[in-house]
Amino acid sequence: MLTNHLRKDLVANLRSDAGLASALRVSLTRLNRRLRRQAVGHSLTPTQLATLAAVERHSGITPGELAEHEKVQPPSMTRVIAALEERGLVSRAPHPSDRRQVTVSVTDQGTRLLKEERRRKEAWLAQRLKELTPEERAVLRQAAPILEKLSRN
Amino acid sequence: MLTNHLRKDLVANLRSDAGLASALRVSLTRLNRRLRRQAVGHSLTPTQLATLAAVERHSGITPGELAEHEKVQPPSMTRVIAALEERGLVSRAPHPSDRRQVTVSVTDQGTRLLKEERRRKEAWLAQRLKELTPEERAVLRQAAPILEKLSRN
DNA sequence: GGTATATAGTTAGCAAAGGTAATGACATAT
DNA sequence: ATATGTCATTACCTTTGCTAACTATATACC
Repeated sequence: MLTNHLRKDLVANLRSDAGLASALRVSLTRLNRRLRRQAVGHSLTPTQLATLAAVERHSGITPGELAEHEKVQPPSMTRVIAALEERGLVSRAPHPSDRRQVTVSVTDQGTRLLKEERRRKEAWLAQRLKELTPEERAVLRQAAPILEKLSRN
Repeated sequence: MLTNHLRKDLVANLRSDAGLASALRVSLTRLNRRLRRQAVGHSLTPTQLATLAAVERHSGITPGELAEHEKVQPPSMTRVIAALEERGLVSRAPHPSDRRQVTVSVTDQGTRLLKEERRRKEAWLAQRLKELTPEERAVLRQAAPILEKLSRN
């Protein structure tokens, strides 16, 4: 009964653009909270994991670039990197040309953890996706890049 | 250049279902962080706002139900309700039949704030949506109920 | 060349928001 | 009547973000 009310509100509002913004915001917030909970008990927080993945993809990236990439302030990124380094998942090295800067790279251990973590990190979401119809999945497949775009500046 | 890499990764991965889960998770996390930042300076946090809206929709709801609805643990909800009550936006009353429980209702002031807040609460997202193509918006319009569904149990 | 300004990363201190464990009051089952 | 269960709350801790301030280095300008 609770959910039915919500459902109706959502559908009704969706016709307008403001309604779309509203519905999206609510859904995003709740889904994210849900996702976050899945990380409990796992080894890394979502932000640490995302950062580690970004470091893997862009080896030699600087903290500043990482901060921008993850939409976080530099001090926050410093802490994330420190936590990852402490666990031996990434390593810091001086920047070749600019001694103010630092480069960050993933270690073997980081790569391994990433691989291992990746398998189970989407377990919950993948399971939920499996419960959708192929059409619904197709919609999300189209939506993912757009959501990604929205998060960019 | 950084974003281009990301773009490519996303698109490449999206073909598989596991890739969809992965891409969605990353996008959702980042977008949410973005959204959260927009709330700074506003009067209520996203969770408080969502809770207030839920209370408005389901007048007389109990803290436990609210916690479940917002996917939060009961103690967290207690705090959210306390914050809202302190601002005079909701009120607590004894449950009619079960004296362990409590009912929560929105006050006039809460309704007013909700209306006011709603106007500007999606400003950022709405602005971003405006920058999308009509086709992209159409995709999100389809996606919103599916994301909502995913966040339910 | 030397001084001023800008930039990258970090450190320090703070706040928000969530979680678990424990508690108290009440309800329910045996 | 007693034991167990449930709801809300309290107490305490953790995580993770922020801003402001600091240090080291780079760059611009005179």
